Amino acid sequence: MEISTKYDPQLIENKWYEFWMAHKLFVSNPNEKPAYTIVIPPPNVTGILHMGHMLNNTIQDILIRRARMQGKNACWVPGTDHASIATEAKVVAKLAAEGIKKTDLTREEFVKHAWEWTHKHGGIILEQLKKLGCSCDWERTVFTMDEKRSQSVIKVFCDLYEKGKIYRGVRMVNWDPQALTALSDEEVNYKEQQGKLYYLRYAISRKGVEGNILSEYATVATTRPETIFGDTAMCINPNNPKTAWLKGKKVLVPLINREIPVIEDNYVDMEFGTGCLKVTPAHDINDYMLGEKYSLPSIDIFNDNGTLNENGAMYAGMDRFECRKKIEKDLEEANLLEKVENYTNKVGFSERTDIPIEPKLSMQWFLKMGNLAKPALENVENGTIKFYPEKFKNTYRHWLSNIKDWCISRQLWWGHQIPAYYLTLPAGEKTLVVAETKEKAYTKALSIFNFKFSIEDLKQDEDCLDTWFSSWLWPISVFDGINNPDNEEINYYYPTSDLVTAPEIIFFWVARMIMSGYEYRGKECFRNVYFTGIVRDKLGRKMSKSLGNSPDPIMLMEKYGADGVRMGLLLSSPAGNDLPFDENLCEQGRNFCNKIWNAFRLVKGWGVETSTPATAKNNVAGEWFCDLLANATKELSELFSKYRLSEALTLVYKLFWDDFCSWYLEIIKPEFGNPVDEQTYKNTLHFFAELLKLLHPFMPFITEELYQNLEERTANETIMFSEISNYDLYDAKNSEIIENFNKVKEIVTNIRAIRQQKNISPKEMLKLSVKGEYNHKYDEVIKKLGNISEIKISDEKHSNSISYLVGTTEFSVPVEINAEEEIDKMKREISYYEGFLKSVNAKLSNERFVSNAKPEVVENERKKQADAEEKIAIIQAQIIKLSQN
RNA sequence: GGGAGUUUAGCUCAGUUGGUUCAGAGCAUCUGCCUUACAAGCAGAGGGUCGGCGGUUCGACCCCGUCAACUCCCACCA
Repeated sequence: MEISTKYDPQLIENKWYEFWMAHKLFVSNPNEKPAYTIVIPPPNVTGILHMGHMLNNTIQDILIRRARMQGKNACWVPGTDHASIATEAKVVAKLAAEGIKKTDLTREEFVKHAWEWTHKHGGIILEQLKKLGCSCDWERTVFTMDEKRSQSVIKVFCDLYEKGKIYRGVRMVNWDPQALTALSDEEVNYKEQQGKLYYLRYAISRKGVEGNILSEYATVATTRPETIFGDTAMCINPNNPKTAWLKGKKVLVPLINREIPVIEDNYVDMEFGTGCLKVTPAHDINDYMLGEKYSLPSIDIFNDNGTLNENGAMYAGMDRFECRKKIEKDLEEANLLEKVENYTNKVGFSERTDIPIEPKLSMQWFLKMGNLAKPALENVENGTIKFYPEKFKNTYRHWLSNIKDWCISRQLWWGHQIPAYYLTLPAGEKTLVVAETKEKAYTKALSIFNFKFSIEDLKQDEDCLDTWFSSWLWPISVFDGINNPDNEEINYYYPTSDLVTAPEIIFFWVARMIMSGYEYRGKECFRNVYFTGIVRDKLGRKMSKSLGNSPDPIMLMEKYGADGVRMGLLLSSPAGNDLPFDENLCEQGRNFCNKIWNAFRLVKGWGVETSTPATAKNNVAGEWFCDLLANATKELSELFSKYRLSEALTLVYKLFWDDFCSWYLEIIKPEFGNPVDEQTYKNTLHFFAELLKLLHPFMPFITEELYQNLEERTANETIMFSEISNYDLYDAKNSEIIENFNKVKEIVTNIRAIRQQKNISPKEMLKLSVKGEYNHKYDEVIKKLGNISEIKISDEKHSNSISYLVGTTEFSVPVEINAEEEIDKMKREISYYEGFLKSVNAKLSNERFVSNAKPEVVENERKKQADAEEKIAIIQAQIIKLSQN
């Protein structure tokens, strides 16, 4: 059979994915085995795959495949998130392109459009994950807005409301004037902006005097002159002598001459600006707090879309930024603008729409976090839930110990509508009832109020819940554990095992899931959290659409194969470290696939000779690799248990490429056309299969392909369920075999180096003489790999030869040499060893070292001393020999 | 402003409770090879005062202090 010298992933990836699906190999159901569960961080339902997803899901797949091969009942639950703001924004944009404004539609019509959009684009990302090889149990695919998940969300809202943990209140929120929604603090990005600092003149109010008389005034520095219409006080620091004269006075708001009081508070920085602060409680968070403290009125001057309202006097209807320009001019004309300075400050931008947010007073729903935070903090602190890397515990602790209530309402239509129903009482005041459905709310209302009203009189709250208010239930809700708290699935799969996610959402999502886990299950929702790094480009920039620096994952997979890309991502991404993505890494992955492929071609190309026994050479190779494999398998387990996946992959990479291919296969490889003995062949197939198993979690496709072709398999057989051998008890660290073989490697490498150095072709046979302790067991191995015709034990040193030491054994290869050069080289070696010896001697002659250091350390130093002395003696003898000739 | 973290070879990173035969790996670089598994390859080689300074110690990449640079998170002085 002719097999291509190049591995072609296109030919096999789909085939095996279909095989896995057809045999339902990803499907998990509760059984007697231990459960190993991962819930996917649900991607945006209409999103498409980016490099972050690639990394994140590769890691999850590695963990889940590994668990599966360890005999656990592995269950990876996939799903998507409705992502209310992002999706609603996309739908609004799509409608706008068709000339439809959101405001022209009813809520029902809009939501219908949103569902259509979701069905059209939804789930593309899940299909893309299949290309990556993700072994999710697709039959379990869920959506944060499907029926069960929606019910869960509503149920939890009602429950928390009943418990008194959810309340409504007027608060300063971050308002997005474009998306027309409130944002949580976490959704606001502060950016440095080149702005201006305006110095405005506030005239001192004098009773009975009409007009704007500027004989006496106080100057205020502000970056936002358009907000003066919302001013309800001027504030000075009581300790500031410069502004003390303003105490108790009243000043006039420029242009409109409204009278406001001068108040005093330490909050005001005496050094900044003029020492006078304008207080606009409706539009600045700090001013708001001052307003609360001094019971100042609050004047809202903006409409929801960022234009000024009727309080903006002559500027009503104008956009906030236009108004700023206009007002600057008008103030200037009115001689109310003292000066304008350039000023850089930080402005909050909406994460979603990227426009400056507007602090705004608004009625919102909040969830009290205090009690929820408690177990969440404790159980991460005490290690019930572990973070990898651990440093994120600090971040987590800091946030949870300073936690603020969670604003859970969003002014959107796409999402879970808040199940609060308003009812106007006969007296005209409004009240509300919270219940899972309108019908239940009606029943509830009837039981509370005794006047006549119909179900139509109940008006549901217009707001939606924050998207995270559904995803915080994810580890429970995917198993329907909210609606049905004692079902078999939740009892079996919960707590889940590992969560793999980005550190960016540690607060949004991870912390809140932990809270809901304790609130609704009384248990941790997962045991380990693996934080991935952020995928960046070569220049260290975050990958983003606007920069266009993000490669298309699908194209990458077409170019390098899914396995190659998976490996590329893994190779340089230790947990929590940012990953500077470089296509070269995928290339390295692809090359590795090719290496595996060709090793397979080699082995499968051999004829097998059943009548002859294995040669001693092949036996020692087999014995060595057997130990090595056991050792590596064990080490791999340790790395996995510490979630050091990148290192785990590197370990297997080297094991396969260097040890298996470059050493083992080279030793046992028969002459061209010759067969291999049966025992060696069997051993080799076994090693190969074991290596494929170790690699399978990382590179699922090529390993399945080769595993299937290595030997006859039954129809349902798959590498996915082949068990990784357990070598946990094996102690290869003390393996003499490995130690001896390392010497063999060194002996061979030196021979090769001599060839290179002396320009001797690898084809030319050389002789090797040995002086000192030497094990003949590996003669044939050395002969083959070093192309040595004869190994002879000899005390005689050939005059024309290059020697080297392995340990304290002296090897020499007869070649034409330049004696002077060799002597120089040896002298350099001696001086190195002498330097070494000097430091060892210094230690040993140091009284305090000998008495203070641990005995084994001292013993070790003595050994080093003896070793170095012996080496020096040997080399000196060589030099003498050489110079005599 | 508060907090956390990082600084080891050209690049990306290891370095487990302080002991110079542990200063390492992969990639990149250089040299020689198209040797019938693989040039997406083989063989070999070079490369680092472990950010600076000081301290503890018999001994410091490792512990302490300090300075510097960078990163992230939180807060947000108008």
